[in-house]
Amino acid sequence: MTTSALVPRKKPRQARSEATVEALLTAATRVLSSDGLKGFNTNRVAEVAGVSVGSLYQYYPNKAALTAALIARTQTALADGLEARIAGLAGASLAEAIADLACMAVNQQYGEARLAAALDHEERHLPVPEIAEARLRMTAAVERLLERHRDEIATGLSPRAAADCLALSRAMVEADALAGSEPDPDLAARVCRALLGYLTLDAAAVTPGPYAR
Amino acid sequence: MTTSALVPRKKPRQARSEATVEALLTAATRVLSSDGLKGFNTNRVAEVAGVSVGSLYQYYPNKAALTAALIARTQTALADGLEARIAGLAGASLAEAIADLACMAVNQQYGEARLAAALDHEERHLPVPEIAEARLRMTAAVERLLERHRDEIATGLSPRAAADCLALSRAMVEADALAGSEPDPDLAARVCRALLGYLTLDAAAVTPGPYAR
Amino acid sequence: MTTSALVPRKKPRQARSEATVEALLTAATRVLSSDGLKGFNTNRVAEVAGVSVGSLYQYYPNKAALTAALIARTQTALADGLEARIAGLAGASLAEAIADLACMAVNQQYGEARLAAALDHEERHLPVPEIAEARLRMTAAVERLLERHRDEIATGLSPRAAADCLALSRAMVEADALAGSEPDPDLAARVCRALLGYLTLDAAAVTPGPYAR
Amino acid sequence: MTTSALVPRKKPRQARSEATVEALLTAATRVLSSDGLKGFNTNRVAEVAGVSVGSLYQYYPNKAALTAALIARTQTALADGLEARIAGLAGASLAEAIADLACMAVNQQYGEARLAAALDHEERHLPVPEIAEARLRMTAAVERLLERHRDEIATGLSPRAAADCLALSRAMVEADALAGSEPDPDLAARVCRALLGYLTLDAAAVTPGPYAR
DNA sequence: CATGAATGAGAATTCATTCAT
DNA sequence: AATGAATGAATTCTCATTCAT
Repeated sequence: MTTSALVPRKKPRQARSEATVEALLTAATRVLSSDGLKGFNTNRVAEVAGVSVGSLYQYYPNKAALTAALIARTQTALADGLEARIAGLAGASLAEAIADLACMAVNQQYGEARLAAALDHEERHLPVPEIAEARLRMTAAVERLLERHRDEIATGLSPRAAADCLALSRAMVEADALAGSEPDPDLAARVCRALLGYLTLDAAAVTPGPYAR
Repeated sequence: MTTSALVPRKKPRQARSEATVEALLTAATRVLSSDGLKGFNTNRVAEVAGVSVGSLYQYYPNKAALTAALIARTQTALADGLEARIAGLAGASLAEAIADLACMAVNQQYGEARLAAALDHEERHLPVPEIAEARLRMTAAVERLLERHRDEIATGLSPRAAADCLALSRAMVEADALAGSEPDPDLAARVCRALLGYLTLDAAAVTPGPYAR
Repeated sequence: MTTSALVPRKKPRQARSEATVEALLTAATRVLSSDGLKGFNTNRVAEVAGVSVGSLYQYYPNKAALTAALIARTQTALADGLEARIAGLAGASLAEAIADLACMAVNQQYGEARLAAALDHEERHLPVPEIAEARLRMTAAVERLLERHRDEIATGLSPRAAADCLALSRAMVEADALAGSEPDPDLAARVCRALLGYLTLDAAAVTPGPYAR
Repeated sequence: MTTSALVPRKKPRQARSEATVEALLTAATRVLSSDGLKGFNTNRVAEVAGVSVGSLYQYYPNKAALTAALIARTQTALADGLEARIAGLAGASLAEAIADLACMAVNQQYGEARLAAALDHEERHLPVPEIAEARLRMTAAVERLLERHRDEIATGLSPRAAADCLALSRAMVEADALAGSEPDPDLAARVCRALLGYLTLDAAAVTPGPYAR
């Protein structure tokens, strides 16, 4: 089926169309944030967006495509932000840079943790190129940062260190956001500690024996 | 409605019943692991369990209750394992203990990552007391471990350090398990590094400046 | 199917059996009175009766048979009461007799109006000989009463007059019981008026013209 | 849940919608009349209406809401008819008026007795405002009629006389319709007698003694 | 006989998707 | 293009009935 692809049906060319697409994506975010996957259905999204379901299907061939677009947008924005931030940290020390990133993670993700958690699960199933691309851009950006401070960080880091940094900060922020109602004022410091610790720990400390079963 | 509670409908009294409940829970695990939330419906679970839907509803008043039972069981087993492991690490050094825990995290979660990811999302919405309880027991166990090695770890750790350790190792394992098809042989080492780094980093390194918004 | 008959499967011969049957019928009454047809199912009745469903099916081949037995019992008791009452009214005047019957209707039916209303609907579908029999006995009893007072009541009464009396008093009591929460202290008087009026109205008044469509 | 209300989900705006709603209500009536509560299920109603179940749920959030709509419509129509009839009886004598009403009751209810009996039972459980309203309008209309003929009817009538008239005629017609296969040609006359008798009986006759328990 | 676990057809309800207007 | 009514397969859940213990 042509219909089962995840790509949006058509690029909106007119202003009205763009507004519709924007409304749909915003509505999808709202619904997902407030009701979770349970209440996330196309009729509801269209209703919240103030358009008809028919219009939704004008732009997205199916529900998965809408979800994919939402994820793509979120991830792309995240990647954009991260790239910009890291580019702007050219002269900073490692500690400063990490602190800045931790702070950014908290600010960017805390508010959308619920949305992120909902999308999290979907991400696995949807082969959206933008997601992979965003992920790549993000790890690449972090890798550039690590490269810059090559001499301040531990030797023998896994090639997956950048990915670990991202996963780790994301997880901590999300856990905090979803657990308590009150944000912990020390959250950024905790993330910072985890990142710095991970990056600077002396290699010798890590392997005291075989990781046998 | 009595029916909307999450508590199991009745305790199995005969041997046959216990077998049925066991079969249901096992089947639920299998379905969730292999097909994710998408294929997780009561008819399917009953079918895989080799019983009729009616039997499922004999023990669980609704689908959510089944899910809750599954989560409760998984989390309780996790807590049990962690407590036992930490109790058995009485004489070990911090590095050894952490290595052991990292290893445990990998072994426990890797196989069931898909299941965990699926349940993850449900956990937010279902008020299952066992989850909170298991979480408490797990953080308490880790806190006992940290207390034991009080002099080896950094001063000024957040009271949430134990929870952070758990969140962090869980996230790293899950990310790895869901991302690549091949398990990274260094995964345990990476987790170990993250934990040790987080726990032993010198406090002075963490706060180089204000975490401005 | 032998199984689809409405007759009880077997007469209880032992004391225990009789107790079980009694418990079932009582439970059925309770369930029907409190929850209406909606909550009236065999599992629930058995549970309330404190026996197993299996036992229920030991005595009644199916749900309809249980319902039929309940109706039969209720109607038979009603017929018994009415016959006795009318027999005891041998020397009374018409007005006295009617007043007495109205009073009896109120007392007997008011408490069980909810039950009666629920059973009402079932009665139509179940060919239970006891129902027809009880109805016959009741109309016959009323007819005997009317016969006694032949000279006090109107001439030209329909042969269905007795049935009308019964339907009429039943309906008035039921309507009152189900409508308001408070029983109207004048209910018996109203029923009495309706009965006496119906029975004594001068025939000439009734037919002022053709009952054309 | 929004879903558990009894109010229709949305008003039909297009002509097509109105036709669907009409078809549903008609089908519901037909099913209920022919099969009773037993065969009254949403799939069946939709099928008979010639639409899909989905359409049914487009307009009614649940089965109860459909039932409520049906009751509301029936009762409202009844009230409308009664009001019009009574208004049209301005110049008639009491006997004529009553005869007319008895006749109306027979005509209206006889055909739909089965429907009415089925709905009867549901009415108790569903808080449909239209029922109360219709009942009020009907008793008010009858009261206007009684008022008109104040001097022809008995003094000391209960304030519930109007309600009694309605209950009484309804019950008699229903009993007749559901009992015999053949409609009694004298039914209207019997109802008429009951009503006139009730209304004109001399007060002195009613209370020959105390209505002891 | 009693028990209560198991059955499974059937009923209620949802929601992704289509298509006539 | 937009609309929103209609569709119906898929899903949750119920309950009369059976039968092994």
